[in-house]
Amino acid sequence: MGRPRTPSGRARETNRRLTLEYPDAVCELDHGNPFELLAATILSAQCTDVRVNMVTPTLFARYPLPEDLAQAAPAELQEIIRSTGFYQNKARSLIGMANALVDRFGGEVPGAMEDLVTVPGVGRKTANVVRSVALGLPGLPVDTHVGRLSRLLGLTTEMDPVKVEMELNPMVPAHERGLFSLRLILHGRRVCVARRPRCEDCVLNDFCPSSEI
DNA sequence: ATCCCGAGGG
DNA sequence: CCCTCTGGAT
Repeated sequence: MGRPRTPSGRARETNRRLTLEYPDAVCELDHGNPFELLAATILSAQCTDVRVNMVTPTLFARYPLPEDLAQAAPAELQEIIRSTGFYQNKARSLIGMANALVDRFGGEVPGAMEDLVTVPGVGRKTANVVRSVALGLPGLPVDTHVGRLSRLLGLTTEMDPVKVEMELNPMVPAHERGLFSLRLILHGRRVCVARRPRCEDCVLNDFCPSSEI
């Protein structure tokens, strides 16, 4: 299946600044709306971006604001999000999340990690997506492809997501934290995949110790 | 068959 | 540490 491909982006590294340049990104959400991004990120667990994008228009038409989602009937919400998988957990998380925003954060998405992780359905990875993409704060969504990220960093035994975040964070230009996070996610999902890494599409071959090119 | 854009719970 | 929850992709 050797298919020659034109690399679809490039990478440069200057001092400690790393820039990933892929052509663009896929999430059709309004990234300036933290509530929508948070809900979509909860939905995205173990699920492709394409499928999340199929349900979000209906979801936000039905529940435009945290106040609306907080009062959703579980069965109706489950029906809307069913195709994203884990739909019972996700429906419970979404309703709990909305209630938390309304009850404890004035209907807004909090920016502090300590606050975010107290919100139902929000772990460190989801919190970092929201922080970087919606709020422009430091934060890297280090998920299950952390092992492959460790490969990129030249780390052999270090698989701790927090350590990886600490190593990568200073390399991300402040003005493109959100973009970097989205591209990092896409890179783990579409290029540096577990089984058969698509090194021919990867922009990091020049300094990836595991490059097959 | 196996892995995933996770998080909560035992 | 382990397990569960779901559907889809490979």
